[in-house]
Amino acid sequence: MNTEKIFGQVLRKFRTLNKLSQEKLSQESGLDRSYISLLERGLRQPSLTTMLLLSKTLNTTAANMVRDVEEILNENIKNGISNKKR
Amino acid sequence: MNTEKIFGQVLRKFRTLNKLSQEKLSQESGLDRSYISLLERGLRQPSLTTMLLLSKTLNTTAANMVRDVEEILNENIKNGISNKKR
DNA sequence: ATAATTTGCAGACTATAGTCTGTAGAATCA
DNA sequence: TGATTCTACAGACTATAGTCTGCAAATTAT
Repeated sequence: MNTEKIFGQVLRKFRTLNKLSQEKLSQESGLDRSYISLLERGLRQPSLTTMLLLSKTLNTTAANMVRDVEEILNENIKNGISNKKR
Repeated sequence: MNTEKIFGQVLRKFRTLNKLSQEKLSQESGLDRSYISLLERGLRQPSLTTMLLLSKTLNTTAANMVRDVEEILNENIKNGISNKKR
């Protein structure tokens, strides 16, 4: 399980929690919809400013999202998960 | 004061706190030394994985670094600082 | 003072972040 | 079941993250 995939699932979690479609999120954050899709599928990793933009419209902070990512990373290390298929 | 500059000063703060030269930091994090320099001077912004690499050798977390950045951003907004010269 | 370490900076390069447009399939709802 | 909304995905593109080399200036130590 790499960083991209983990960030993707964290992003999707926050987006669905806010009941936003990828389209809405892209409009309100100013990022491209296809790019949001790439992020959620773990095919891209975000820059710092991208996380700041996303967190703003997702009613959280970039630090919170990163903390979630690091928590999952640490759990995976602890449980020896290197590349979970799904 | 843009995000790049703020991250640069946060990075430098953590590096000096750890008494590391840019060279040492680059070696231990696996990033290029000239790139560390660009980051500290606010001429580049990092990706998520770059922050994860840096935070590891700086004995902190990426979430902590991002939180510092967001704190300074919010202070600047509160105090109406848009582009501090130095 | 001078030697050694550290940092700034430039140029040229490769890899990847992020955009734009469009289409097909899945999910949701009437 | 047909219309609507949402998401996956592809291709081609531009902008910028990150590397590599090398040198000059600044800092620090001796």
